[in-house]
Amino acid sequence: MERTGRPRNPKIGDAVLDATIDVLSEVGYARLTIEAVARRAKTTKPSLYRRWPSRQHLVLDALAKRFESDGPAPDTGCVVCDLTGCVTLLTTRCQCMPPDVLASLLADCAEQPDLREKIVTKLVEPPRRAVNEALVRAQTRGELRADLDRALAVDLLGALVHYRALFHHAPDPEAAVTTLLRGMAENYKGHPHTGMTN
Amino acid sequence: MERTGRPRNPKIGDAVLDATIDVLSEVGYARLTIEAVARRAKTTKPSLYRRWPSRQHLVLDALAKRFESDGPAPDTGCVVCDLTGCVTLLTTRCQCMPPDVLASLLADCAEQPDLREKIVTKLVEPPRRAVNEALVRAQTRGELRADLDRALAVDLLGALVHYRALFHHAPDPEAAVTTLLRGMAENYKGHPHTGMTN
Amino acid sequence: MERTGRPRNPKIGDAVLDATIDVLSEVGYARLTIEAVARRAKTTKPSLYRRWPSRQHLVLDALAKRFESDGPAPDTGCVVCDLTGCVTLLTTRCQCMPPDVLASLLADCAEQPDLREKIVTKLVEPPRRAVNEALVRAQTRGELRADLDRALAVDLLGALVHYRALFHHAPDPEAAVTTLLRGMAENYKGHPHTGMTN
Amino acid sequence: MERTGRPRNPKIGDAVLDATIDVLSEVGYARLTIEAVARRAKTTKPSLYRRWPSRQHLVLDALAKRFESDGPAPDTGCVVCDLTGCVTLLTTRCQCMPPDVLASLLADCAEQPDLREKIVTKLVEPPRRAVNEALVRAQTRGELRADLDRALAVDLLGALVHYRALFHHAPDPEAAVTTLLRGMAENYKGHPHTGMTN
DNA sequence: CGATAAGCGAGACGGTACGTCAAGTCTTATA
DNA sequence: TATAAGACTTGACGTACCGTCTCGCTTATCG
Repeated sequence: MERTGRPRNPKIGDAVLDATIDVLSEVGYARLTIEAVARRAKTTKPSLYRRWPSRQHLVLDALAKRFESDGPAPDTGCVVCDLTGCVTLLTTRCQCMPPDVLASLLADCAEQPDLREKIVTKLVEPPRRAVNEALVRAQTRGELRADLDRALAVDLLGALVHYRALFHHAPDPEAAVTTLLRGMAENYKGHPHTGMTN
Repeated sequence: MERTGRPRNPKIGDAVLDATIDVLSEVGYARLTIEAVARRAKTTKPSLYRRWPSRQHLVLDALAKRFESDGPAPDTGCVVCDLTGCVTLLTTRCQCMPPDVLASLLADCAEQPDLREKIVTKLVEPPRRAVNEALVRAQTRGELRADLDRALAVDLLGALVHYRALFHHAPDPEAAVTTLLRGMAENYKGHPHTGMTN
Repeated sequence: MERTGRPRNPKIGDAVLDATIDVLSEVGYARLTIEAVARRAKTTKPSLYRRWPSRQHLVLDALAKRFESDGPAPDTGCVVCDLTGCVTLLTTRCQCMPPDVLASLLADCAEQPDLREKIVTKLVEPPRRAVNEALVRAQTRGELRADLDRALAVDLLGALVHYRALFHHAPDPEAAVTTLLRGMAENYKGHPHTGMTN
Repeated sequence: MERTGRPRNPKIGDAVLDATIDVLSEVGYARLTIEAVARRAKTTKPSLYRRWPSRQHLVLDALAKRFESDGPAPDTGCVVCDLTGCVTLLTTRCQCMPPDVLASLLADCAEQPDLREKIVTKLVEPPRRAVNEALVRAQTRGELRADLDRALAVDLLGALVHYRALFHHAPDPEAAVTTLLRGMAENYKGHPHTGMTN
């Protein structure tokens, strides 16, 4: 006796997640209301509350769905190109809606550790992992020194993107990457495509 | 004449700003309500709306008041110490209340450029200026190269603090500063206090 | 071939009717919900709607079942005893649950003549018929005059019981009957058991 | 500090009470919703809940307002005319809306003694008092015997009206009164206007 | 000094949204 | 075909705040 009762209509869940992204884009996190989402998804509050216990859970899932459609990070064989792709992706994410829904969401979940962890797992870690893997590949190829502080690089790249998104001036992706790598001078051996050297 | 009628009771404004900080600390930006602030300040909504046209303006002023009590940034004659002080201050600010009210506030003001600018002017620029001045002093003293990219350093330091605050793991101030400066290797000439060299 | 497929479980119908009486007794007609009845009968809403098209029909059947278990009205050979029995029965019915479910039910069926008629036929007429028959027997026995206005007597007795039930003070059955009959003085020839005369 | 704050707009209360009567007349007590009343009164639920704590209180006040506009019972110097007036009034009240809102209301207040008492005081007692006073006057004038059981007469008249209202056949007022008084034969000395005798 | 203007607390105003409950219907898998 | 289970749309529940307004009152400044 496991799967009894009328099954959920999967279209509703999808429509609600899409509607959530729409509403977020229009009014931002603080002004997103469940009623507005339900209206736009052409469904009702109870159907919505059946699936997500709170606004926070809803927004989390909506962002996760949105982001998973981004596809995998590039693997071009060139560290600058790979990282540039990651930054472009991150920047797009941060700007696809009133800036930094993620920060508002995290702030709003301050008292709910379970939820925070889910957010980190589903939204924050994947792009960080992509950056880290690009760095590992570059080290394997010998493009970067083996002792480069990858954790710091990952943090700095992510931080820069979020920080600038807050103030509406996105970093130019390639410039950000090369500047960062040049800034971490001793770890970088040079960019094979442009002939740039340290 | 200009100022007729009963003058405002200055105690009310102060009490409201303090109450705002309290409420922010307890429930965060998204759940802060004007009524709760008025209740806690033992006053009423109209008295509050007389002074601030919106929740956003109120929070802005509350944070500004809170931060101006921090006093000036240190000027110790040592760049690592100065920057460490700036980072400590920034970190404390970001953690003194449900993390990164600033990000929520900025996100909530996306559509109000005037307000955003005020926020930047009153909350964001001062600590950035402090960091920049510490760097200028270091350059003047010869501690740092004259061609150091100060704008990048300021961004990276601020970004790192905000980014880590979002995830509740504050950077160790001195480690963050020295790592950053070391990461920008060519610009740094060495730390006089610890004898550390590049 | 008429009855194909799985037959109805007759226990469910009974359990639902009993549950309906329970819920009526606890929260009254206005607050009776189908879900509560289904829960208490340990069945589900669809099973309930398969049997009764509406709350009104359900309550009607529940009351009818409850009342038919009362058994027939007494036939003692004495008009006062017979009518006292009728009044006792009626009073018990009116007080066995939050007072006068019948009135609420009738009020709620104002717009459904078919249903009203069913209610009258199944719930209202039987006890009136019993009163009428007791009067007929008394006339046959010569206890009451042949020209007594039986319709009026039936109305007055029923009205009194319902009216007082509304206000929680049940009439003392025998007193009500004797007073009424004495009030209709000219029709009454005396009570053989007590020797009371007009 | 008694009357502070913005005073209530008295028009709202009146409009709501009128709207309540309208809605009652259209859908009956069981289907009356607060939202429908608010809509029809062109106001909002909170304004309504500010004035009445529950549907029951609201309906009580609406009926009371409705009935107090009926004006005083007649005093014609003739018991049949006086009582006929009372019965006409009562019948009109019982039929001015889906039958016997009063019974539904009382049933719905079974568990709230305070409210029941208010209903009795404001809705039930006044017309009973009018009947009783008409009887007293008749006794004073010598129209009725001094030892007539007035309490019984009051009950029977009220009961008859309510009972018949339940079944949609109102008693003909004068017929009901004369029949009742004739039924209580020994107490009645004759109707001066029609020459009717016992 | 008395008029006037603005402040004050209190609380009602018309609203919107909350999160819940129940209505009556529909869709499964199982019996 | 009936069952239990439970999802579906709809709509009302009673509450919390929104941002505004009207009060009765107090407190300053100005004419």
